[in-house]
Amino acid sequence: MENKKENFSEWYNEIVESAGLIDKRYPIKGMNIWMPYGLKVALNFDENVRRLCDAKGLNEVSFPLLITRKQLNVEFEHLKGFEKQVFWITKGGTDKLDEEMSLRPTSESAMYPMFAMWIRTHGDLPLKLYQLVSVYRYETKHTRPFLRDREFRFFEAHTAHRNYQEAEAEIVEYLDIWKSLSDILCVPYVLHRRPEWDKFAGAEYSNAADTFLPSNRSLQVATFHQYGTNFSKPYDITYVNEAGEKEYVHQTTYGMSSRLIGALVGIHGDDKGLILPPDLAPTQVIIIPIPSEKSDTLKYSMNLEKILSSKGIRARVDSRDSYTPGYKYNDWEMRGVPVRIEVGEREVAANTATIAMRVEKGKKTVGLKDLEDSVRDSLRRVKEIITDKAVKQMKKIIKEAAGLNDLIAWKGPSLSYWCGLRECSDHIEEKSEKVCLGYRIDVESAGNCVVCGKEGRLATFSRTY
RNA sequence: GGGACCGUGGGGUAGUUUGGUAUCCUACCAGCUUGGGGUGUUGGUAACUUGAGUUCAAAUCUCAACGGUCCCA
Repeated sequence: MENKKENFSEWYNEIVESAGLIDKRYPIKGMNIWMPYGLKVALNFDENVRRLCDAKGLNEVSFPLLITRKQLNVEFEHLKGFEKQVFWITKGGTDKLDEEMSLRPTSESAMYPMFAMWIRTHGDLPLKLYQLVSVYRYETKHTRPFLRDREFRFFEAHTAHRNYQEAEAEIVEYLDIWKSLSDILCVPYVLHRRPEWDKFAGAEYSNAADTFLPSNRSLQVATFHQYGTNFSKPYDITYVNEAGEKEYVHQTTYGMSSRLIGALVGIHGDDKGLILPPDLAPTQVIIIPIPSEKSDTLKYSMNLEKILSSKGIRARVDSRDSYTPGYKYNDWEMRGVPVRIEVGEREVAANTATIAMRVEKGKKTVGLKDLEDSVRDSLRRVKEIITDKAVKQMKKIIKEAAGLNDLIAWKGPSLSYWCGLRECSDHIEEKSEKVCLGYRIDVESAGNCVVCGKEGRLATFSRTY
């Protein structure tokens, strides 16, 4: 396998395929096949998303994939943000379509004409919906599995509220959900307020969670947008308030994508392969029977699987006959299974199981009555260890730069004071190839802009994916 | 948008300069062997991106298309 530290890009390309997440040989650029193992990781994540969203009163919906030109063309700046990356359907069978249809790049223009029909009075608000669907963007630059695809899995929540304050409160709720998800992913992040010119097209403001890969580039993993009435005006989404007056709704959105899978791979993996967070691993515990003439290790393994499964732990026996135990250890390490149990004649004779973790050397042998507790403890430990490692790694990557020279010298992300002016961040971009991710919104700060010296706040500058 | 490099079994490659039987590893299939960290062995399946051109003869040379990777704006 490629060395992660020396050649992250090649290591990444190799691991996504060899770990069984995807097959990228499909003949369309930027469109890959989700293999069963990779899809299961994504579906486990989706399950958590649904659980957390439902608990916050968001309701799942599913809108059609196609959006008419008329829907998309509602004329305001939102369109401009996407016009160069939309896939268009121009023919039906052999006939040219009267009205061309696009593959959704995101669903504002699909949903909001419907919102206008559904929302009548203040009693219809808040309207809180989300969907988990595939979206399409015609990328012309080079694509990368998960990080930049032409088709990717997308979560989008869309809400409508009576006023700005209630919309703001929703964004706080989003953050709760995101915190829980980042805990499940074991992916650390920092929150930014995107600069004016980089906010989502049509948004009043955009907040984003960014993480950092070992390539020293940042990766946007979640976005939280305040739309105000910027969309409700062109789409005419109004309600009648308590006083009988017509008002525009205030809207928010929350977006995440299968980039998160890329983040998992890039952040946790090592030269042996993937390391999956226990909450998302399709198989949390792989049980390897070591063939023996003295005892039926396979039968014993099956029994362990049964015990653990009955406790809600995703355990599986690798009963493949044509591979040696050593091969299987490596194979499942490549796939990132957090915990392994070995069953040989010694374990069978003594009624024990030998447990090994993906992230630490050493094994321990426990009696069957301690099996569940030990496995749970190991899963917890794996989660702790990879989270700690990821947090430390991120802290190491982001360097505070007191002056412009520092900022330029370090190729990775820098933290500096910035006045908010585009001229200053453009200057930085020119000298360092790093773009401004925006002000940090998770820390209070005040200091002098690293370029012009005027009053500013802490901002992150980084090369991005 | 501009430039560079590259397309050989499923994956990774040698061969291309100097045109002539396509190499090795891995994977896969069958068998025996082995099994507590990628067993060993025998046999087998399987490839020159596409099209046109030059030539007795093209993976190799020429042109074009398509695909991929990287760099620069």
